[in-house]
Amino acid sequence: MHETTMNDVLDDDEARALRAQRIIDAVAAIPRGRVASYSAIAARAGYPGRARLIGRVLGEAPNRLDLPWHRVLRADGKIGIPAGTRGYREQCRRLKDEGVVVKDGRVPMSAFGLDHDLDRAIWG
DNA sequence: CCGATGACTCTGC
DNA sequence: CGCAGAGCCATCG
Repeated sequence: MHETTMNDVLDDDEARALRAQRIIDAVAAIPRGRVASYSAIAARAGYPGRARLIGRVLGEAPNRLDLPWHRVLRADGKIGIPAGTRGYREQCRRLKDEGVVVKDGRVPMSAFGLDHDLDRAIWG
């Protein structure tokens, strides 16, 4: 074709919005007291291998959605937000508030992660 | 277009 | 456990 049209731009926005929505839904599905990795959420949302996208979307997501963003951790169980920041402390607090063990900024995924059989029970 | 930057991950040593 | 390297990819300057 030729130049970039207004429709192309709108399509991009729409795609981005859909992407965000799918990710938001996946995060919202994480039950209280449990956690999931960025990569697991990415896969669940339909974007396997795109873990970085999750952090990006969560960071942009409006607070009014009350997303359980704190239940999303790195694959090794560590908090993804840079240590020492406000978000880091907030995530730590929220997790502990719902009974999740956080030691040295890390959560034992073997005990709180919803991998294996549990994830199937929740996400099918 | 390029390079740098992350709320990332996996493999390999 | 740590580090390097390679993918990943939207954003930014």
